Amino acid sequence: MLEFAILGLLHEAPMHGYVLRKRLHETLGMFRTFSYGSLYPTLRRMLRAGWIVEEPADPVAGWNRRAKRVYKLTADGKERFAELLSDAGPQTWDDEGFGVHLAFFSRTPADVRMRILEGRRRRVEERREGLRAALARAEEKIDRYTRELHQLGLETSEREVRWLNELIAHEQAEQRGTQTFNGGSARPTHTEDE
Amino acid sequence: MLEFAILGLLHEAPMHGYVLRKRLHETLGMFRTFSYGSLYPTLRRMLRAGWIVEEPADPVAGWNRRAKRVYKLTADGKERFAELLSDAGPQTWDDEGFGVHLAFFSRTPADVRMRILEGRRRRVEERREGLRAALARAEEKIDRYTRELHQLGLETSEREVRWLNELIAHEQAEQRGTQTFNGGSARPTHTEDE
DNA sequence: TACCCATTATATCGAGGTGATACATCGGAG
DNA sequence: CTCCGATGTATCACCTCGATATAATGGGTA
Repeated sequence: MLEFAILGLLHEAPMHGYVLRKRLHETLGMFRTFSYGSLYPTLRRMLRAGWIVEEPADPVAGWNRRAKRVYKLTADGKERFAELLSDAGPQTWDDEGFGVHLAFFSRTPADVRMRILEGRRRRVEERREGLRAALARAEEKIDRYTRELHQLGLETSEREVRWLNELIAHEQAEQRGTQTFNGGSARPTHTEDE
Repeated sequence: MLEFAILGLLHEAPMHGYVLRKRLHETLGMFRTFSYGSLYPTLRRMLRAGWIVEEPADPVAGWNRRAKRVYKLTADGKERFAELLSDAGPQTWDDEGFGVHLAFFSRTPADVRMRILEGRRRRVEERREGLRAALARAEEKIDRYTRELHQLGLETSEREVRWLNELIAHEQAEQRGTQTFNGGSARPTHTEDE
C-alpha cells in the first residue's frame, strides 16, 4: 500500500523522502499515515526492485551515509504503478487498501474502479450482516456497551453501503454516457451486475 | 491489546490457545481478529512475564514440543488485567484500542470508563475537524472521489460523536444515581467536564 | 475394522508496520 | 552569533499478519 502511494506521488515530481512523507500525510492523512520507520525501508526495497532511483540532492558533495537524496520514478516504476492501479484484488476491498486506492481513483481505469467499488460493497455488506446477526443472536446476553458498539457499527456499515451504491450508480451512468458517445460497439453494457 | 484481551478471556476459565483464539474472534470479531502468528508469541511473552502459566492438557504425556497446553491466569495476571482495565491512556482513544477495551467495559471502573469515552470523543472530534477543514479548504482542487470519501468520513465522525455523547450522558446520569444512594460524600460531582 | 477427513491444536517464517530515538544540516529571529 | 524549529536520513525493538507446516483426535462410512 505504501509502495503504491509512493509511486503515485512520485508521478507528480521527484522528491525527498521527507517531503514524500508530508505529501503522503496530506493526501491520505485522514485514513492513514506512515512512519519513517516504514518509509525509508520501503524506499530501499523499491530501489532494489528498480521502480525508483535516488540522486544526491547536492551533486558536488555526493554520497555520504546521510546525504540528502532525491527519489525519482523510473520507467519500470511507472509501469508498476499502472499495474497496481489496475489491481482490483481483495486488498482493495478492505479499509486500508480501499482508502489508499481511492486517493488515486481518478487515474484508475473505469472498469477497475467499478470492480473495486463492488468488491468493497460486498465487504461492507458482509460486515453489516455479521453485525446484524450478532445483534439478533444475543440481544441480552451481550454487554450493553458491546451492543451499543455493534449498533454503531451496523449503522455505519449501512451508511457506507448506501454511499457505495450512489458512487456505483454514478459510475454506471457515466459509463453509459461515454458509451453512447463512442457508439457502444462490441460489448454493450455487459459487466453490469457481476 | 492482544495481551489485554487474553487476560480478560482467561478470567472466565483456563483455555487452549486455539479456543482462546475462537473466543477472541467471537468477542471482538467485528472490529478485530488476531492471527496465530501473533497469538502464540504473545502467549509466550505472557508466560515469561508471569501473567499466565501453562499446563499439559494430558498430564501423563507431559511436555513434548507440540504437546497440547492449557493456559491459566496467575495472581499477577489478574493484577495486570486490573491495571490495564484502569488504563485510560491514549491507546484507548484510537479505533483499535477503544473497540477492544469496550468489550470489557462492564468490568472497568466507572471513572475510567468516563475518561476513555471523553478521550475517544476528543479523538473523533479532531478527526471530524480535520475532515471539515480539508473539505472547506479544497472544495474543487481535490479529486471528486477523495471528496466523497471525506464526506463519508465526516458524517461517520459526526455520528460517532453523537453516539459518544449519548453514552457519556448515560454514564453521568448513572453516576449521579449511585452517588445519591451512597451519599455522594467527599468529592461531589467534580470531574464533570475536564 | 479400516479409512477419510474436518476439527482441534501448536508452531514458525518472511514481510512489513509503529513509535521512539538518534543524528545532522540549515535558515531566520533575537 | 547563537539558539531553535524545520528539514532530512536512519535505525531499533517490538508487534502483527498471512501463509504454511505439523500432528493428534473423533466421527461417519465403506
